[in-house]
Amino acid sequence: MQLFNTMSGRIEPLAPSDGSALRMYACGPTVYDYGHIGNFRTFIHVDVLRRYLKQCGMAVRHVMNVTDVDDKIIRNAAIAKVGIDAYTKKFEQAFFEDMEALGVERPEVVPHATDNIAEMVTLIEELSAQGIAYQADDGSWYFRIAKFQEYGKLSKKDFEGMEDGARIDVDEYDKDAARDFALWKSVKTDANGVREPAWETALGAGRPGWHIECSAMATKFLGESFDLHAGGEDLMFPHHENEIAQSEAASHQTFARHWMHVRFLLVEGRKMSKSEGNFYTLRDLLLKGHRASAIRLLLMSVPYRHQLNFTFDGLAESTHAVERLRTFAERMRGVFPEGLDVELAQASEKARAGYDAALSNDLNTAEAKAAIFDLVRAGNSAADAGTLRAGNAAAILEVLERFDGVFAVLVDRDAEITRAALAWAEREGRLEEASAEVVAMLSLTDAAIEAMVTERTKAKKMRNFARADGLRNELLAQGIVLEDSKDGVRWKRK
RNA sequence: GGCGCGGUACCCAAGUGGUAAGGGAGAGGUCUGCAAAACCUUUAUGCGUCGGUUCGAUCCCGACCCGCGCCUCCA
Repeated sequence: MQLFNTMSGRIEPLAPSDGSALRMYACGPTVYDYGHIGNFRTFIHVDVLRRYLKQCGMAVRHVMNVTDVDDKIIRNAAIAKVGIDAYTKKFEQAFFEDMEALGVERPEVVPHATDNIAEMVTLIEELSAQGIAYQADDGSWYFRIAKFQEYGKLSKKDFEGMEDGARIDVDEYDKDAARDFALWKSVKTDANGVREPAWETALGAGRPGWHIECSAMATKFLGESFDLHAGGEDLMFPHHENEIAQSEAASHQTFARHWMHVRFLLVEGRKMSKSEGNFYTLRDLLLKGHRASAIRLLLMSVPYRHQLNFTFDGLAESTHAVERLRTFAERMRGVFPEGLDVELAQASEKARAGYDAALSNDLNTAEAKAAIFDLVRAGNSAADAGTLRAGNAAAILEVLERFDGVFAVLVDRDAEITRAALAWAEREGRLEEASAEVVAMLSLTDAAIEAMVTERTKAKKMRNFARADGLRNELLAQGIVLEDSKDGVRWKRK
């Protein structure tokens, strides 16, 4: 498997250096609010990577942190008048519910920043012993960038020509140099005299800086040197650069050998932001009737190194694509004459090979998807022509299963996921954000739908088409589509 | 200002030094009680613009135009 490495700027082989499991660290969420689709694009692409590695027979040890203390959390918790524990717990739970809804596998290790304060303190002490960390007058600890010659090697920034203070008000801090970043923030008291959450440590009372937690936790769970570090492109600088500085200055070893960065998504051609009015959480979309599976497919269809332009046209397109794949998979599960059509067997092998070639080549999800759709057409054509044999159907299902091992959209959990989102909205008093169609569509239970379908089939048998069509239209009005076939009636939610 | 990415049909989007994957949408057709699904046909002499290299460029080089990202919290 070949993957682009931000550090070298080249596509390079990715393999476990210890010969057993690939050790990877991915920056996780800061749990201060509900996750938006941009967040999930990154997590989905990391999921694509880990799923494909496993499919290639590689064991994976994937660590993803949860940042459960930072400025926003402290501020928001104070506003909500709850402790930061209670505050973050709610959003962390929501985050993992969303990940589950989007089919993102849970990493092997999910450490919390607040559970690893001791490790961070030890790391800062080590840096201090080497004269790289220093304490400023306010009690906070900073990293002295001048002591780390390779600073900027990941983001390819040359700080020689940059003047301190160009963008930062130097006087605002007690740092020795403007670019020096905080390792440990000494405890402060806000305008109302309320003391911030703080840990009493050898460094003084305070809380960790953002960057140190990833260095400490990655090292704790993966060692001082590991295979891959991933995250959103915005984290490249300063976050990942700072992680490298802290870790390598302390250990004198290469922190991560391979760096993967997922590019941002745009919404309708513009950067997603609350002020643009184009900011969407997963829950926003689910309540509007968009399906989790279609959102996953859309977010992963454009390869991770390309910007993705998220549009509602694109989402509708993905909805149809998922539907077509599911319809095809179901068709292949049908009964066919024994035997094997050689030409079609070659087509399914070609699709499998195309799928693997695409993903092996820097995770080209668009090409992998195209290979599978070639197979969909070939399989459907053969089934229509009557040349498809049981052996072909089995082979095709095998290819589809491999495809779905990474894409994970074939199993239909959409109604269940949307129901859960509605239940959440109800609990939160946000039900008015849901579209009327969604509420209507899910108000019918599967059993109720099936009863109506049976009744229509009866009417149809008696050639009472007026009655049959009436029932079909009634269901359609509630978002249920019927399809007649030789093998009976299928129904699905629109 | 510095660093980086991209401009491919109606829309989304792969890709390659030898003449354009895939998906969606539209149109026509097959099938069907009617629909739906599925399939077939069809939609870029063309890949931002202008030069250059080459037997040949969308793909390489240069300039320019446009869009976007990072440089500050941010996936």
